[in-house]
Amino acid sequence: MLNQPLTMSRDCGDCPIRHRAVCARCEADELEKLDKIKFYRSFQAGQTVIWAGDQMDFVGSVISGIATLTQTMEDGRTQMVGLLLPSDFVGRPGRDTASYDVQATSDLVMCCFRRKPFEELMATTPHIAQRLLEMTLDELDAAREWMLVLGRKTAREKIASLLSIIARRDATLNMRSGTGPIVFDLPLTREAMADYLGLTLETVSRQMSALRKDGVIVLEGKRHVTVPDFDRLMEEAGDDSDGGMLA
Amino acid sequence: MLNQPLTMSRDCGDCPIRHRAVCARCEADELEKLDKIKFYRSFQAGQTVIWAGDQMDFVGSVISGIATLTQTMEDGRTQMVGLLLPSDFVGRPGRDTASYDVQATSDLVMCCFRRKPFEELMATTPHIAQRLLEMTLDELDAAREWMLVLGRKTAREKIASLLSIIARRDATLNMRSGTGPIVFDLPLTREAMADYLGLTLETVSRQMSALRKDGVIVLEGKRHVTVPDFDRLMEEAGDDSDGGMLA
DNA sequence: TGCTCTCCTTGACGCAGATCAACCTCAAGA
DNA sequence: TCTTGAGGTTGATCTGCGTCAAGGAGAGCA
Repeated sequence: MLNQPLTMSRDCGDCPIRHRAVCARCEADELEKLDKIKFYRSFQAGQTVIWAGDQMDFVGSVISGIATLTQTMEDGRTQMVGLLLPSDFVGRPGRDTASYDVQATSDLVMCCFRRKPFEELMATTPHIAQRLLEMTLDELDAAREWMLVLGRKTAREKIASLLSIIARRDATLNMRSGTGPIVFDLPLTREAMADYLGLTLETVSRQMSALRKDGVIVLEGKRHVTVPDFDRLMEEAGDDSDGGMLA
Repeated sequence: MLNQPLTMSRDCGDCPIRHRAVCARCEADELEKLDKIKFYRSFQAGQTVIWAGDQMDFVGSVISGIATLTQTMEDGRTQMVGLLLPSDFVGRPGRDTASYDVQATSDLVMCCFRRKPFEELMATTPHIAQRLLEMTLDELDAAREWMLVLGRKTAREKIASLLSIIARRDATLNMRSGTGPIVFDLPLTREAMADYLGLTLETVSRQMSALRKDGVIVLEGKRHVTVPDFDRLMEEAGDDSDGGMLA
């Protein structure tokens, strides 16, 4: 039973997200300073990284695994407001409490920095602030894209949108390309998908079945997805010919 | 018939958004540099500032009036993804085409900077980049707040949420406070409200009537709103006891 | 005084997706 | 081998909001 986060230590040179995370622009000397205040934390699938409202004395990057950002109303309705993949940044410099619940959806490893030293470093290291601005702007674009999905798309379009985003991100991370069939594992339960899309899990399940029946996707088990024709999926998502910007 | 934007010139010292906009942190000498590349543009209510996909060779701040950011699907469904009030920033450094349609909802005055010089200035003036990061993080929070509204709230709650946000922003801008009744003018048509909330204009109209009938708001004409009890409105919005962070 | 246009309201009806409920699958544990 | 529980599927029914349609209110104009 491993309920407490692990800590460990690694070299930034080997880091799989070295060129995409908040430290991407840093020079060797800057990296060294970051290295001094960094520490790793691991979480098991299902664990909560932090609760909304809790004191948050660190910020950090996702190294591997997937985490979610969710908001909850008093009566229990929940909406996911962010999906954190490797290289994504967690936390807000200048704010000392978490705004959202952060949960590990899969096993998760994060590279964390104590907040105060990180803020001081940011003030003296433009490369960090620059990169953070860029990443935040990307996230804002993604959030706005998602507002269109939540506000105006049908259940079927929502599912197709989510699948195409995951497929695309997966392809980017793994540097795959080409026009062959796309294969990936869903990193989310049906319930988490529902929370992301503003639907119920029953509707998610039904629409997944419908897309399977219509040949838009092939399902092996509940999570393993093959997309034989990505353009078809994009059509189903309601946005053809849209390059689709992603973080 | 005034279809072309006006240009004019003013002094930053008199600027009503001097302490809230992207230039808020600038020192006198930095302000001077900004002053050299700034120009004002005016738009009439209903005019389009820029279309998504168009070349965008400027960025800028809203000085007075209200603008909207909207996304449109091929079949015409539209979703508003941002509401720009005085001091809000328009445009994205590093990107040369507009991502969204920007429209003037009321008569609008903007303080614009040519994009290239602004980007150069940003690289050498940390105060600008810092403030922009802060503003972008605030906008990201607002967007995520809105995702909860779009994904999980009922039509009545959506309307109440929008009203409470406008009421609060208005109170902030005009430095009003206290616990008396709140009075303001809706800056949006029913259709714009619908586009913001992911509803139809008929549903917006019905829910406005329902809130009026239930005494949550008092309407004079179609736009002039009085909120006798702000806590009641917050309850209707589904978020009591929530401080509600705003840009 | 009436025309026209924009914005808004209200009613009748239908449907997409929520709700309620039953059951399936699979893996872990005893 | 059976139990237990998490995650998922599917069916029946209900309902909130969309759709379609008619008409009101007010401003600008002739």
